[in-house]
Amino acid sequence: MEKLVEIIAKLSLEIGRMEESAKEQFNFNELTLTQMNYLETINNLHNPNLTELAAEMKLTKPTVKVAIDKLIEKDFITRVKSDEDRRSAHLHLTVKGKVINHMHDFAHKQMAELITGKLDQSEVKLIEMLFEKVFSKQ
Amino acid sequence: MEKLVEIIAKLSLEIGRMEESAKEQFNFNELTLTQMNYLETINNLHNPNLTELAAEMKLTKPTVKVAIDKLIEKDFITRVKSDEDRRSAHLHLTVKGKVINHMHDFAHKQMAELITGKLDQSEVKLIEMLFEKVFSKQ
DNA sequence: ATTATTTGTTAGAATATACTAACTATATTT
DNA sequence: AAATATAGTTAGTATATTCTAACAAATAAT
Repeated sequence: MEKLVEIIAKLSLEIGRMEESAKEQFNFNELTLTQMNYLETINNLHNPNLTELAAEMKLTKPTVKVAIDKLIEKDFITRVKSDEDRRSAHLHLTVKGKVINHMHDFAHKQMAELITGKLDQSEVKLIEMLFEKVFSKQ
Repeated sequence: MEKLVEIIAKLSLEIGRMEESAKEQFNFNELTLTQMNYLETINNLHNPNLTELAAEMKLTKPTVKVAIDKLIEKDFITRVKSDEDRRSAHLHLTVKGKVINHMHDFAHKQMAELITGKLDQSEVKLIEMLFEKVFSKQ
């Protein structure tokens, strides 16, 4: 168990570093850490409305409104009016905003390459099988 | 390779979620995302001086100075005067500041528990061996 | 010894991030 | 139909985050 925790710590640190370097690669310097966090959360929630986003981030609606307006201004997200509820709108990432996903993909690919570079095919297969079991339902 | 990348993405997402929930557990609400980032970076650099910290974070020294002063005020870090260079001081996390490490540990332990809950002992051993190989030098 | 460089600081200003209070428009409940 | 609740907005304010410019003190280079 000790050893496993240590491995996860290393894995986490390494992926974190790769995400950092990917961020530089993708020239996301236009955004602050907080703004990046908004994009991440919108992405994770799959097009939330303002109320849902504020709840998830534990911020007030006016706070989120202001932040969102700036990100719309900068063309990272758009507001899409809801059909069910005419008061509401859903937040979508634009093509530009979706680049955060490419950024993640880039980091994950780098990590995958570190693994395939150190292990042979059968060992990689083994890792895949083991983690499929870890992530399986029930 | 495709499958491996997917697994790393899931792993990364899951660890991220656990870090998030750990953050709530540890009541780090006193700090902003940016301030948390300062603590993380100081921790990673092992007691940098102001110049090193500013360089790493790609911010100006006055910016970092202001941020550091607030974190010292709140008792998350301390300044320790350098012996080699009397102009300089090194930044250390206080006991309070070091809680970010417990936070990481907590998240990593949770992930380890997810794994040990889904796999039997021999499979866990296998994962440990495989990742030791991945993280081995050359 | 003088000059140049480096470390950290102060002051002042612009923008970002967050809040409360008060409001409009639409939906839901009674 | 009237009252209540919900989604989003606006205005005003406080604090956080960042910058440039200018400086003192210590160190390094000439």
